Amino acid sequence: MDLSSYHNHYRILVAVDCIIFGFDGTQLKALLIKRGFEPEKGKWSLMGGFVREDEGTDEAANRVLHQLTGMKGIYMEQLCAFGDVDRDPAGRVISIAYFALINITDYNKQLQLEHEAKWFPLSESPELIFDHQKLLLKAQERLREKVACDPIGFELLPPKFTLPRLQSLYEAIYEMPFDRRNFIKKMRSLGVLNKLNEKERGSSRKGAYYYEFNNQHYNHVYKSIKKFV
Amino acid sequence: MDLSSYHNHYRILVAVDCIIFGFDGTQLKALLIKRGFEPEKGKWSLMGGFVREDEGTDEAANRVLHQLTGMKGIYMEQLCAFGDVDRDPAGRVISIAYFALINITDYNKQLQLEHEAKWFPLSESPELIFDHQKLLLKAQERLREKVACDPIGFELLPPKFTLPRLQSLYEAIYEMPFDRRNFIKKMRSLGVLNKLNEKERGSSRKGAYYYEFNNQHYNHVYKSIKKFV
DNA sequence: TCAAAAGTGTTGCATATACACCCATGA
DNA sequence: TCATGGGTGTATATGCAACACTTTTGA
Repeated sequence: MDLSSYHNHYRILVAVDCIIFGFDGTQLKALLIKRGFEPEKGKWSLMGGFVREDEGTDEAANRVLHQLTGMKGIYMEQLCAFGDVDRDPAGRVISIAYFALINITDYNKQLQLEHEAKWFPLSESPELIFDHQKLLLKAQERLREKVACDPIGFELLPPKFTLPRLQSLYEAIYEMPFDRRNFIKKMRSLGVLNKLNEKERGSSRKGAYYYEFNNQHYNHVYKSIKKFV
Repeated sequence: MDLSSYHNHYRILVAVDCIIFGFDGTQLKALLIKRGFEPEKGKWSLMGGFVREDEGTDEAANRVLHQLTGMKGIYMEQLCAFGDVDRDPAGRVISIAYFALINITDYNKQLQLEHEAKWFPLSESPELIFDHQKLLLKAQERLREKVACDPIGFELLPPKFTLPRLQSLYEAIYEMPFDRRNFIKKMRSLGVLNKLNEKERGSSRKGAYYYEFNNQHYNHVYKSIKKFV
């Protein structure tokens, strides 16, 4: 292994920061933590950590997510790298941002307490350290783009969900109302819904059927090559 | 400046690698170099360089692009970060990939010689070092997505171009033929074409009018929020 | 006069949008 | 019985895809 041409170069701290999205049935939220170390200790922040010698950046992001939520096998995607010189006033740190979609009811409350983590509706997020506000906004934007092409919204729901819940989720993501009939029509055309023979009780008089997500017969037409003409 | 909580962490070499696209009138090409240092010296590679202490990653990418082409103010966009542990066998290096669109007739030939750079049609690219093939493919994919939503293809053309040339470009990007009439119709609807009172002579009997790109009245309807329903 | 590329419109089809009524149930 | 939310279909408009002939001019 020849490092001769490398070893004179400047090395940089590389962090991963996770934008963790959840949906409580009404609002789209992000999980933020109170930073436990200097600088900016005690301020609100995305969950992050430094990339270690023996792990890839994807692994690092998964580790960080696991540290906070106790969850594995979560939908996660790289957003992009943020590498401005002065983004962290305490030193040169490049951050690689990831966003994750989790079922909000499904994570470890104990870990949440330890990290002083809290779910914030996106419209009411507190002031964040460094450029984390920028990362959060960019993640939200990317989520919208992504959800328009791929059926990934389901990652934010429990395994069984109703159509009204599903619609609320999409309305929360896009911050706009959709027509019920058109929404369902489009959703069904994707071919990813399994209707169950069971109704949700309590939330309404009539009760809404449960569905589950099934990407076995996902209609890839929708995913297929975005072309110009 | 308190570095106390940072200084024990592992620091990593961060490189930027540029996927430089050009269009010669027929084919979409990428500018590749013969690597001038170990490891893998003499093999084909993307143009890259290490991020320095005093520069952001965007700046680094622009510097690297300038080193090879002599060009500034070029369209460039971050692709994503590649951070697998073993992507570079000679050491831990994280690469942040950028792609650039340049007017192929417009760069410094002298620098090209010094770097032993060569334009390769994407379908005939040589074996590349490390994971550079992956970066190149991903850049091509991203270019297609991007071109479908934003009028950035013009960055690959000279200031004056004809409609047939423009169509050839899009056909090269998507590797499929388009219908002339539909293509022009769509292109005009973007509102970014200025017809000039001058014809290109020589390439055909009839001659084709020159156009120039003008995003003053770009119809942002096309860019506007991709929503689900 | 002919060959080769440039330029231009219309029609059918598919998809998206807009919209209103009935159903089931618990209180 | 009524108030609340759940469920469904149709008619219109819009955008997309398919398609063929005329024009210009250099050889």
